[in-house]
Amino acid sequence: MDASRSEGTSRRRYEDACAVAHGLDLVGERWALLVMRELMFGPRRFSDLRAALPGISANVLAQRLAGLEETGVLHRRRLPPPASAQVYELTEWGYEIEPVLRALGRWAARSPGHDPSLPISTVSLLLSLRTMFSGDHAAGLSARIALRLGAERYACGIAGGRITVAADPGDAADLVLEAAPAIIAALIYGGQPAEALEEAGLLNVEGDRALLARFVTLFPLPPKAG
Amino acid sequence: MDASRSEGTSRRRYEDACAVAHGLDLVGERWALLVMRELMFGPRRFSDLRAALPGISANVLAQRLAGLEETGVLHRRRLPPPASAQVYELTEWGYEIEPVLRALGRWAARSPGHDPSLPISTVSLLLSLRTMFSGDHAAGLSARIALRLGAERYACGIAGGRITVAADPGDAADLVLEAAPAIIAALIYGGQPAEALEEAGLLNVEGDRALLARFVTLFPLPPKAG
DNA sequence: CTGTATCCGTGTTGATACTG
DNA sequence: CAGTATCAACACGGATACAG
Repeated sequence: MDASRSEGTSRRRYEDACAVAHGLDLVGERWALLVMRELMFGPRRFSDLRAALPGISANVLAQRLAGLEETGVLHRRRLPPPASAQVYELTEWGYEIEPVLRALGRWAARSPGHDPSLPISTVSLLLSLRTMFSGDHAAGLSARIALRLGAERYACGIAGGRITVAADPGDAADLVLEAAPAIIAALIYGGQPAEALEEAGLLNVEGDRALLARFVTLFPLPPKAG
Repeated sequence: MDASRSEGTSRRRYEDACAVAHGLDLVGERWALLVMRELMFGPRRFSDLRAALPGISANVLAQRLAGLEETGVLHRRRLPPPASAQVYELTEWGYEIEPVLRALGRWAARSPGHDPSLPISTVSLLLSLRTMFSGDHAAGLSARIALRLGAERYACGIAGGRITVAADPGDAADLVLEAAPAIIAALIYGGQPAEALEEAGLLNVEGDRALLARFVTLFPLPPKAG
C-alpha cells in the first residue's frame, strides 16, 4: 500500500491528534523509555546503556538511539580526545521526560505484581529516591548523604523538605553509604536492617548512624492496590 | 501451535525491579495506554473503544482488555437488563493512571512533530482540558461551561483557579458549546476565531460570549522544543 | 574495545473474514 | 454487538560478523 519504507523510516504511528498518542509515537516503543531513564543522570556510552538494560540487544538499542535522536529527544556527542568515545545525551526537552517517569513509577509501585527482587540499575535507584521522597517525613532535616554505588559516586542533599540527587565526586557528607544499588533498595524500601546488611558484608556505613535511621524512613511506598 | 495463550503467560517482561520498568510491563504494550485513556471518563463498551481508537483491530483490543483485566487495571461488568451490554471500567487503581497521561501529554505537546490536524477523540479533548488548564489564567473566574460533543454532554466547571470536567446531562450553564471535538480543539488550541467556525456551521454557541473569549485563553500550550 | 550491520527464529501486530 | 480465526507483515532478541 505504501512505499514510504525507503530508509527504514516506517515508524508505526497512532494517527491521533491527542498529545498522549503523539507521546507514545515518540517514546512508546519497547525499551525507549528505559533508555531515557538511563540517561537521566547524564550522558552514557553505548555499552553503559547495554549493561544497564538487562535483555536489550545491540541492534534494538542502536535502533532506539537512532529513533530518539531523529525526534530530538537525545543527541550523540563525541567526547574530546584523548577519551574519544561517543556518548548519548538527552536534550533539554529530553530531560523533561522525568515527570513521566516519576508518575509511571509512582503508579506502578502500587501494583500487586511488582517484584523488587529483580536486578536494579544505579539510575533506577537514584530516580526512585527523587520519586518517593516525602518532604513531610523530612521536616526539619538538613543533611548530605554520599552514595557509593559500585564505581560511581552520587550525593543526596536534603534540606527544606526537598531532595537533590546528582553525581558528585566530593567527600563532604554527614553519612556515606557504600553498596550495590539492590542493597540500598533493600535497605530503604525492603525494610532490611542496616546491621544485617553490614554483617553480611553487603553494606558499608560511615558517619552519622542516627541520620541513617532517619534517612531510610524518608521514602514511603504507596499502599498496594487491589 | 502454542497452547500457552490460554493462560496468557507469555507476556514479554523487562526483568527489572525499577517501578518504571514494571509500569511498562503493565501498560507499555501498544494501545494499552490509549485504551485506558478512553476509559478515563467512565465505562465504555467494546465498540465504543474500537470507534474511538482509529486503527486498532478487534483482536488487539480484545487482547489488551484481557491483559489489563488480568493485571487489575480494569474489570468487565455486565450492565443490568434491559441494557444487557458488557462494559469495561477502570478500577480505582486504574483511574490513577491519569497523572501519567497528563505528564506524557504535557511533554509531547512540546514536540515539534505534533500534528494537531489528526482526528481526536472526545475523551482526548476532555483530558487535554484538565491537563492544559492554567489556574493563573483563570484567576477570579467562576463559570460553568456545557460541552455538547456529538451525542454526549459534558460539563466544565471553573472556580478558584481549578477546573473540573465530567459527564453531565444538566443544562444549567453560563455558556454552551456544541461542536465536534476537533472543532473545540481548533478553537482553544488552534486559535481559530469562534465567529469563523460558527459561520461555517461547525460550532454552535449559546450564552455568555464574553466568557467564551476568556475561556479559550485558559489552556496555554507549552513552547515547542528544538 | 566500542559501536554497527546482517542473518534468522520467534512472537506480536494488524487487516479481513467469520461466528455466537 | 462482541468478539474469534486466520494469515501476512513486522518487531524483537540472539548470535555473529564487521568497522573504527
